[in-house]
Amino acid sequence: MKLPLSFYRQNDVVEISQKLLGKVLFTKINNEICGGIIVETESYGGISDKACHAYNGLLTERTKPLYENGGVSYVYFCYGMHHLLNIVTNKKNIPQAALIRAVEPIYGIDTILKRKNKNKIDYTLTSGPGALCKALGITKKENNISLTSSILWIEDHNIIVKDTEILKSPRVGVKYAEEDALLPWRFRIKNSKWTSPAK
DNA sequence: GTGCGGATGAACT
DNA sequence: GTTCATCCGCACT
Repeated sequence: MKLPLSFYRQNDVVEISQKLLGKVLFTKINNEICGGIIVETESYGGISDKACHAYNGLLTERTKPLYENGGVSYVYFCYGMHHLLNIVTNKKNIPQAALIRAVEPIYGIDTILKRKNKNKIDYTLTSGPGALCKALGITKKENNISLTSSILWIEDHNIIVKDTEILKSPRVGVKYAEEDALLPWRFRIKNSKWTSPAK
């Protein structure tokens, strides 16, 4: 079943990011359903987090979805060629989000392979925030969409991820964030082959 | 209007 | 480990 909006509207993005591990992310784009188990996330902690786009209360056309009530998507474009998917959490006007960094593909493999121009499964398909968006067909059209919609949603398949199976480490690619770059806010499922490489 | 750098991935050596 | 593809958003003027 789909996660209820109350799941996203809890007030601790770090806790939500860890609870998202083992949940199943689905997209229905061009009438093709794809899905995968979330195996890696990162937390972005709002106006006091220097790595967060909403640091210091920055509110622009791009960052608007972060300020929505939890349970919507925040998709943005980076490096001129990659889309990155975030799950907005917490209440309205509290801009916190969980970045989905990697999934294990389980549904719509044919569509994923077609989008990536591959003919067999390998670990590069969905390991990395840009890679998984391409695999699942996520673009800016999927920005600011409710996770209760029939385009983009997350289900609970009763996959249990114990706290001891969660690997915690500093976030990737945010060293400009000074002391906040050291926060252990990257969460991976230990022993999953589908997480992005350690750096 | 212009300039600059980024929450990256993939294909190289 | 290195390199490059390649462009939007933001902070200026």
